[in-house]
Amino acid sequence: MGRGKIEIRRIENSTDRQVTYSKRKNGIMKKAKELTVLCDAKVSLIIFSSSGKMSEYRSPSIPMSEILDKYHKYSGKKLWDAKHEALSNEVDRIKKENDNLQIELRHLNGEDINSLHYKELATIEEVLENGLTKVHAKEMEFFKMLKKNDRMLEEENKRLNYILHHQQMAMNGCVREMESSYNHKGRDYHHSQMSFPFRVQPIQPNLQEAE
Amino acid sequence: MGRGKIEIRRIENSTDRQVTYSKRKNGIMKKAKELTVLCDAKVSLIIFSSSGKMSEYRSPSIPMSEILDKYHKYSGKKLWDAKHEALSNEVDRIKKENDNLQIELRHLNGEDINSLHYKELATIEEVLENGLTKVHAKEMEFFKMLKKNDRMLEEENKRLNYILHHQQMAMNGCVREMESSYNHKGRDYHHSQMSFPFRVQPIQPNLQEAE
DNA sequence: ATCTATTCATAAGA
DNA sequence: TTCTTATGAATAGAT
Repeated sequence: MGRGKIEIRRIENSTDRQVTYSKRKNGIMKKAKELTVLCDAKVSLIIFSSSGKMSEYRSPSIPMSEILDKYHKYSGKKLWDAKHEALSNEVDRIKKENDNLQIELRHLNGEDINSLHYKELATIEEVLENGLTKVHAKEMEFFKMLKKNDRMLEEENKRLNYILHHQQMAMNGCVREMESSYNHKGRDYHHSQMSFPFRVQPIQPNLQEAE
Repeated sequence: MGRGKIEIRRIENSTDRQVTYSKRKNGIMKKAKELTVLCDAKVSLIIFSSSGKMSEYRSPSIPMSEILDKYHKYSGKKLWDAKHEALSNEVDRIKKENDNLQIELRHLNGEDINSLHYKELATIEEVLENGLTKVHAKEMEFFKMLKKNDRMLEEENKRLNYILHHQQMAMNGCVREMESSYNHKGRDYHHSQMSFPFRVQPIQPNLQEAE
């Protein structure tokens, strides 16, 4: 298809070969585009020249990944390298482990135990009782801690009340004195009593963080 | 390049489209081969027809994986890594789920409960007690079944003993009769008594398979 | 499928 | 590379 016919064999002249490559590359790209449009086909065309330069045509709006997916399905060839397979296997493995854990959990919840042997039931019972014992022990600890804390707060309360009482007594005495000697100045008794700035920092140990 | 010029747009007639697809597919394949040979190029051509059928041309002695490697390098696109990443994410997801299950299990085993809040402890306790209740119920079922079976076996035993006893009585009477009338023939009393072929099939229901 | 009139692709030359 | 053009290849439409 040109000024002369050519044999289909490697073009030895490097320049000629490059020229022909360039022309034919364009030609085949065009063909690929036409095929895509005319026939509603999905085409992936990847060409590397002898010097290693890449050219690509891909039907619009189809990602390479999709082409590879389909290619994978059709050819049955594993393009997935070892990494992929390893990961895939790991997914399977963990999924299986997951299933086992779920079953174990269900058994501990008393579900799906109809098909179990007596020995298995006994094992589950033992685990449950053991767990319950430990949880109860922990709860008892909590309880004791709460009680202890309670006692401490109570004592602190008493102390504070005591101090408060004595302070008030002292204050009242003071105010009365002031009243009797400065009453003419119009100072308000109630105001004096109520505006006394008084704050107590309560003791509140954090129960959650206590070991 | 035919009897008439055609516009490069989707061929609406389905038959025409398929025919053209077939012809042009062969054409582009041929072009790909020629490019490979003439110009010493590496070509990968993958085509999916509108009906989804795949055709492929690949330059001889170049594996798809190599083409993809090169494609990967040149395009900088991560195809492959995208898949890899997806799998990787799934592994992570499942691992996390797994960890949660393991923690839950440990808690039910009464382990690692030091850092729990009181409410969480109470929840665990509830689950354990609930599980225990169900397991106990199941065990009780087993127990009842065993007991029932026991009773049945006992009664069967009684019946057999009764039959055995009467049979033996009858036999003894018979032997005595034989002794008195046929003693001269030298028949051995003991031999007669012991060689009576007697077997009882015991009742043994399969406890495991009972619902 | 096969045929064939046409159009298209391209080898060689510039 | 690009343009030109003679030539052979590809193929649209018919059979």
